[in-house]
Parts: sequence; structure tokens; C-alpha cells
Amino acid sequence: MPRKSLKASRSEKILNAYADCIVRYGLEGATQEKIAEHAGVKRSILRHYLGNKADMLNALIDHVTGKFDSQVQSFADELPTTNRLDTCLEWMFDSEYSSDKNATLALEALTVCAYEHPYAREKLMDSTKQFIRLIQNELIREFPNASSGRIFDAAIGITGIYFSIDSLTALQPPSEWWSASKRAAHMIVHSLGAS
Amino acid sequence: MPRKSLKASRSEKILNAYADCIVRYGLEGATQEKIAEHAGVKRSILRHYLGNKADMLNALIDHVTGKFDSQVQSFADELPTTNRLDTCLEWMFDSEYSSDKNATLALEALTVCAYEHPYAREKLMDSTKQFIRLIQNELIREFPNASSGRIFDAAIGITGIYFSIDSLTALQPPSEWWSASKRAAHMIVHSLGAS
DNA sequence: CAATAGATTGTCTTTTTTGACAATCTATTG
DNA sequence: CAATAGATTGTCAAAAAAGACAATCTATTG
Repeated sequence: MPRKSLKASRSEKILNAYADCIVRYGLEGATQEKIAEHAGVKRSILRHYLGNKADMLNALIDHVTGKFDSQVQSFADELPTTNRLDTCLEWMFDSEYSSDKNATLALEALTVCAYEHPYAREKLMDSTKQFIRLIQNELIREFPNASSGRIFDAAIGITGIYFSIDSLTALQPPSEWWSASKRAAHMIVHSLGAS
Repeated sequence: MPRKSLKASRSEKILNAYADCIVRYGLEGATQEKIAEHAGVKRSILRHYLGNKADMLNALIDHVTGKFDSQVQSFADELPTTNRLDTCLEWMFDSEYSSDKNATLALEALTVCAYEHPYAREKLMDSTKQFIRLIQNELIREFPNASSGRIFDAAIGITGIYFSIDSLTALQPPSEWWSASKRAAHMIVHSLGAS
């Protein structure tokens, strides 16, 4: 009888706009006005679909972490059977291969609310761990004889380099910083081989 | 005849409070009210000493980058003559040795305004470069025969690992992540030695 | 077509944040 | 002590942001 709900698609569009805004203006700089403008809808719509400010933030946390997680998952699924580790680093540190860099940036932008927001802290931590685990798995596959400790250290290092150069995007670093980051990640990999 | 100005000391105190606030609440979440409360002064004082919102932001940019730069400088100055590189990594990745971690965190919190604020972008870029250069210098001292390219790659990697684990502070990562980061940095160093 | 449930728009109020400035207090020096 | 220049406080107005809700429009189905 009624008309079919647009809640799913509208919420998706709004939350994507929200994520874009926190990357550009910061978490508290992402006002409802700006979000609505980015999403191309009226501000009243935000409330209609996502509730008040606190509700929206919770939805955003789920959205951003969920999006990141699924991207990590498909990233892993699409890795080839051979040369996986090199391909992995290639994709991570080459902008041309990036499906949607904003997922990582939004994740980082959210961390500022972790102090006051335990739920955000947990989810962000989980997503971070999952990404580290992805790197761990690829390292294990390549170096089955390396100790789990060294594998973990390497995974933390490579992940850190990636997060770092990614968050530096706002400063518009020269492209050499990206290639240097990639080579630094390779250094860690080689160090694993020379155990 | 007049009374002596407190501008320097008051501005310092206020800007430190401002920096603390952007670390905790984000750049746009750091309202004048909160800054004043953290600094233990009335809000009117902020305007008296530092002008309006835009003026305060500019002052903050100078303050944060200046503080970071001077800490990097004294960090370099205090390094011993022997075993410099190891000590360097020790200080970077051990919370007990950290003089004031907030300097790096404030730097990172400021990057969100780099999109709209070219002046901030420049200064943040300069500070980042200076830090990278510090690492480069220590690497060169330890590995004078390594190519400058590999030195740079390693410096970018180590710096990235540091910035990354530092910014993860908000998520309260286990202390093992810090030690793992340190060992990852060492992996890069060792990789330089095995050229 | 008629009824329903949801979509969309518009407007108003309340709260938060910032801006502006007057008024008062206090240290310093001649 | 008296005058000065700066410190400090307090108050009000403007603007920005969020909250609330009524009114209207529209797709869907019996």
C-alpha cells in the first residue's frame, strides 16, 4: 500500500557525504548543512533518515568501518594466486590502483572521537586489526618459516607506513613519498627473508 | 609607567590549551569555551591576546609547528655521540622517554585544515620534512656508504611508522604495538646494512 | 481511483559559538 | 600618591548549528 522505502539508498548517500565531509573539514567541522549540500539533499532529510546528531555519528561509525572492512575483504579476495605480496604492496602504494582511498582517510578522521566515544574506539580498533591481519596473512604465505613475532612486527610496520602516507595526503606530498613508502615496505619484507 | 605585558606567557598558556583541545576534541571541536577552561582563564582573554578565531588559528599553526620543530631540534641535540641511531629509535618508540607526545599529535590534528588553509599546509609540510631529515641524518651517519635514495626510503618508512603508531594513541593500542613498531623500524635499518 | 505510508519541503525555536565592547581592576613609574 | 597602560571581568548582540514538527507531495496497492 505505501510507497517503497528509500531508507537504504538515501542513508548510504548521506553517510558517504558525511564521510567525505569529515575528511575535508574534520569531524566537528562536518555540519549537517555541509553534509546535506554534499549529498545534494535538504537538511531535514538527514534527520528523517538518520535521526539526530548522535544517531548520525553512530551510523557513520558503522558505515565507515563497515565500508573499510568490506574493501579490505575484497582487496584480499582479488589478490592473484602468484606474486600476492608484491601485488599487495603495489595496490597499497599506487594511487592508480586505489579503489577508494577515502575509506582509510575517513577511518583516520574518526579516531579523534575515540577519546570520548568507546564504541567508536572498539570499531576502529577492530578495523585496524583486520587490516593488520590481512598483511600478516600475506607475509605468512610468503615466509612460512618466519616466526610469528617477526611477522607481526613486519605487519605493524607496513601497515603503519601505509596509514601514515595516506594521512599525509592532505599535505599533498610529492609522489616520490609514495614510491619511497612502497620501497620502505619492501625493505621490511626483505628483512623478513634475511632472517 | 604601564604594567608589564603578560602577552607572551598568556599566549603560550592559551595556545598550549588550544593544542591540547584539538588533540582531544578535533580542530573544530576545540571551542573557545573549552580552550579557556583548559587554560584556566575567561574566554574574553582569548580575544584580548590572540584576536578572533582566524587569528587564533594562525597563531596555533605557528605555535604547534614551532614547538614541534624545537622539540625535534633538541631531540637531535641531546642524542649521544655513540649509538645514536639506536638511542634515537629508543626515544621515539618508548613512551617513558617521550618529552611531550602531544606535539606530534597536535601536528597531526592540524592536518585536517590543510585542505582549506595553504599556510597550514606549508608549515606542516616543513615540519614533517624537518623530522624526516633528522632521521635521514642519523641514517647517513650510521650508513655513510648507503645510497641517498635508500637512505631517504628508510627515513620515510621509519617516520611513517612513528607517525602512525603515535596517531593510534587515541585507540589505546596495546603496548606491544609500540614495541612492534620499534622492531619494524629496526628491520628497515638492518635492511640498509645488508645492501 | 482512493487510501495509505513514506518522501520531501519549509519554517520555527532552542542552543551553541563567536564577536564586540564597555567597565573595572591592578601593577608600574615618575 | 597619581597617572598610565595593560589585565581582567562581564554583558549583550550576531551568527551558526541543531532540534522539532507541521504541511505537502507522491508512489504503491487494494
